[in-house]
Amino acid sequence: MDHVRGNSMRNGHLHGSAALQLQSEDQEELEELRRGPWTGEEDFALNNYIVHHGEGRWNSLARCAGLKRTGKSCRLRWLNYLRPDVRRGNITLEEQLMILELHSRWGNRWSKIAQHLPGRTDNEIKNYWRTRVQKHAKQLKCDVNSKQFKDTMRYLWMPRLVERIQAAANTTTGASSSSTTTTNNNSAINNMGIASAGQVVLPQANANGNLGGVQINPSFTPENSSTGASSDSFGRSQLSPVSELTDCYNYSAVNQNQNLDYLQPNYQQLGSFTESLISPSGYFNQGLDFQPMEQTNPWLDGGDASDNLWNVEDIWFLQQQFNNNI
DNA sequence: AAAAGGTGCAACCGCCGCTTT
DNA sequence: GAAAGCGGCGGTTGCACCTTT
Repeated sequence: MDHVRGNSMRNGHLHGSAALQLQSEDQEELEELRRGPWTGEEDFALNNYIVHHGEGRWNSLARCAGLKRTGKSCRLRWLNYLRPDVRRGNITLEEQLMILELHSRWGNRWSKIAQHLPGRTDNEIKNYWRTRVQKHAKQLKCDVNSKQFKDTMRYLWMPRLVERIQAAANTTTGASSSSTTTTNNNSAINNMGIASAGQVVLPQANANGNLGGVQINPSFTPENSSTGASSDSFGRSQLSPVSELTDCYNYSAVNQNQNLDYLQPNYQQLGSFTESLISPSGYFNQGLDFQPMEQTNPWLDGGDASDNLWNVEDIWFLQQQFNNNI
């Protein structure tokens, strides 16, 4: 019955008393609409309907499923919660790295970023950014969109994530004697996290450097193809690490059917990139001396993967850097 | 033990662009 | 071509839970 009335109400060309009556009914229906947290019964009804009828027009779906919810609300509930392939739980290190990298490229394009993190929703990524990343910016007393903070992400946070991913991979391979023989300790990085459950899964390159029809072009990046090297807020110039990182991804799609936005990792370069990040002669020693901090507070301090990337001395050090550059 | 403050997350809101009528 | 409907997106809010005082 509701859907019949709903169809009538969508007729916007009625006049006179009939229109007034429908407006009144419309108001009643609006008032009947449920809001707030979903109940188990509602979840069941929505899930059951979609299982049998598939997704469709959400407004009519809501009515046909007997839900007193807006179509938008149903869509959101399905996409962010009920969908069978939706993944919940902690954002992995690999996913964090991916989010930072993609956000540095696209900004707050959450849905676009989410497309590259299977099972993660734009809402979840947005929440992660707002709660975790912006919290760190707040700790540093700088704007999350400021160049200083972006440089901090590039030069400290992301390399640290890479290092921790690598350390975790080494621990895993070391602990598992039955695992496949691995000659490259960076295998987890090279594969962008295929070593354990719940991580970013990207296509692997074959021996010829092909990624499912996409030819790897080690030298091409958006950075080196358009803009030149620039100095960062730490006063260093050239060879931006983010370029090194983004060198790990290839945008050059030979096949025109390829989605050009899709990040294609160049695993060989990613491996060498991570090598340089943790090497004593590697990135951290190129113009910035992080040794004192590392001696007293090793990067790998264990604990929760998401929040221990920073500590008091990091923040103090970074604030000094920021002050020197103001 | 209780109050206050902080955090994380689910859900809503408003805008925009595309499609349908 | 105009108006209405609809879906998608990013921003924001409300609340439950956790931690600190």
